[in-house]
Amino acid sequence: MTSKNDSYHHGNLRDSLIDVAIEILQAEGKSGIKMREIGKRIGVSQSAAYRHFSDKSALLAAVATRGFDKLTDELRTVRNSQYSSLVEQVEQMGVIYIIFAVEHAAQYRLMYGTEAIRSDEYPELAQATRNMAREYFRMVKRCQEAGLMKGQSPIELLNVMWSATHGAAMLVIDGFIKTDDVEQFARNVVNYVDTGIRKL
Amino acid sequence: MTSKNDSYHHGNLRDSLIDVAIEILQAEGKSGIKMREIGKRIGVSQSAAYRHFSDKSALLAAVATRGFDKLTDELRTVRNSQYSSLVEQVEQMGVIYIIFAVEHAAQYRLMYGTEAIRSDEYPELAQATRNMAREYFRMVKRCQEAGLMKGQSPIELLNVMWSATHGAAMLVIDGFIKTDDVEQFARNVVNYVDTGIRKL
DNA sequence: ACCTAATGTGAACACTGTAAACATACCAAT
DNA sequence: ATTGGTATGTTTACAGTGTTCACATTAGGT
Repeated sequence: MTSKNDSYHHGNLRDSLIDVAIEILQAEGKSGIKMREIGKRIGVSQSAAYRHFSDKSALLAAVATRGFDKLTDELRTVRNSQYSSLVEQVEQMGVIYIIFAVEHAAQYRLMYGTEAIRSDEYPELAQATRNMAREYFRMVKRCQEAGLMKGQSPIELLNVMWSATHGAAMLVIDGFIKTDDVEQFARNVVNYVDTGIRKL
Repeated sequence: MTSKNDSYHHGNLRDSLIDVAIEILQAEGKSGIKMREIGKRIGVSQSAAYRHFSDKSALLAAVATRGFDKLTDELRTVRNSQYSSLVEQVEQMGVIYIIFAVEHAAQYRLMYGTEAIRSDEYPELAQATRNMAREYFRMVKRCQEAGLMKGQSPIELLNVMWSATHGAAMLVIDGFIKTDDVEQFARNVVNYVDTGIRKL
């Protein structure tokens, strides 16, 4: 990865910038991401990045976008894999969501760290976010249409599931909730919440 | 507030620093908090703050601590006010939690923004966090002891409620979930979750 | 082969956190 | 009341970081 001819032009700098930013993010957290450092690692000047991103924020937005895309992929695997029941599928989706967040803690935090980013300024990020939410949404909607769940609108139920999984993820990531078995914890939370929104 | 003799010594600088930081936080968000700006507003030099806080982080930790203390107070009001049923009390607590977060959005974000702060370095912050969680915890525990709720340990249930309310708060604060009636939204989320953890 | 736009460089600027040396005022002990 | 020590505040300066600007190099179409 991060292919580098030693020619004057890099060839694929934009992607490399994002790659390296993610690397640093996972290794050192957001505070480790510095324009100079990124440039140095790629072997390019500190200001080269500004040919591809107007801002550091714009670069971070791209990193967040990547994150949402990846998360969307992971959620999709649940929809495709035929789990036994719809309800099991929703729960599995919630579990996968939390596990993803914990395994990509710094990036996940960045994805939801809107203070620095402001998604309205970054349409691609907004789109990636919507795609992710939609994946989650479809799952809930299918359950509701199958008569398995309460509520008027599926959005209402989505919000409940999303809140619970996002909250659980954040609290674990930031050390407010400690657990040595994330999957078990996730399964537990998701199951309780699911019970709350399901018709019994 | 922020009493200021124009004598050389301020008299209550430490508290003033925190006050002003919170003011800025609410008006402009975290990025508006700058040591120079805080000093300027109080009428003191940029480095005066370093007599009271080792770091900018330490100041932010104090701001977060204040936040948790205030939130704890709000949660306590629920315990004292005699709501009709225990279950209604838990739900009310969740609603208040979310409303507090939304009304103090920037500060709430800071409270949970561990990346910058790292609570192990700030025992007072850690204590304030524990106090808040304990308030929440007691409520759930009382319900469980009254035979109203499922689960082995009340901690398990606390984590579910906490995850859901924290998640809901964050998603609203950061604009991922849009609603024009926060209280209604909060009540809805809390109710679903509560249903999930309750014996019916 | 040439021209233009895209891409990368180097130096410099502004902003911000922070340290160091110095100044002032409060307080306790005499 | 005097005085010395400590807490508190100031000034100056430095270092790190994002960003801009003028310039250099190259890719790619004509």
